[in-house]
Amino acid sequence: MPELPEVETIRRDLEKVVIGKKIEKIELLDHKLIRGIKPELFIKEVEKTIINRILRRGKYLIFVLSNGEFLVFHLKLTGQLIYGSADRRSRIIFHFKDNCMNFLDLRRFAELRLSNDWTKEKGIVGMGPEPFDRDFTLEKFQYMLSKKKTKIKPLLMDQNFLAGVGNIYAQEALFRIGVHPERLTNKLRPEEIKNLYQAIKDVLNEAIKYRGSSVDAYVDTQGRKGQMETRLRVYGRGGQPCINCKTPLKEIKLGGRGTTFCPQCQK
DNA sequence: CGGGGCTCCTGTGCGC
DNA sequence: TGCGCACAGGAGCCCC
Repeated sequence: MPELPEVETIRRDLEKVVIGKKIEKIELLDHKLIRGIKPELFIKEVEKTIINRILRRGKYLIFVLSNGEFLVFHLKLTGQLIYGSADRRSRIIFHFKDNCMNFLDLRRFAELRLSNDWTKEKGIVGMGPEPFDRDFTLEKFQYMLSKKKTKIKPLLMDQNFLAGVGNIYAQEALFRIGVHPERLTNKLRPEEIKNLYQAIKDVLNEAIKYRGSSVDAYVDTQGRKGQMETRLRVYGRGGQPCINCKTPLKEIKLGGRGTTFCPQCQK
């Protein structure tokens, strides 16, 4: 499941190899991943354009094209962008003069849109602040939380609240500060809010440093796994002993999503 | 506005 | 050993 760190890792890797390249030809092997535009038109619009920049917003990856349009990718659960080696599982192949980029997706939830203004796209309009933006201050986070009275863990995963955090890093951040995932936001103490603010940034930074977590299908643009998975303290460890106190980690459902925490350390 | 449930899709992993 | 089925999960959408 690519979250902010995984998408950012892909963005940085791709930036090194596709900026300035012309998309000579597109092989559209699975039409389903293209949303909101007829496949023929999509190909017509995008072929022969040059990739000028690659941006990220939350879990979205945005290619700035030379024709003024934008390719907007969301990898969802199992989307992958692999550079340079043709793959029989490819669903869309972007051919450059001397190489290619493959868009793969096992479960076909991923999507690719062509946009005139990526900031207006559904899912991006109304998105919460970027965790690493300068204007995402502790004061702002405190204010954002003061407007809510909901369980903290699902809220952290809400893209309209905060961009880029998903199921893995929401759980990890809460474990690090000893807060139960079902705690109500209006019951968080000022000290806990401060710790949470820092823990979110810390865990995302650490995950970027270790090139993401390869749970489910995530791999980088060369098909390599991330190194963050082994550093995760609660995610996917239900029933195993807590690394701090050895209490078996508990697994519950929150908003339909698996959630693991330590019943001893997280109150 | 918020929470619950459903939907998309397919490989995995369980029970028998 | 093999079959069949429930399940997971990001995010939009509908409903109450």
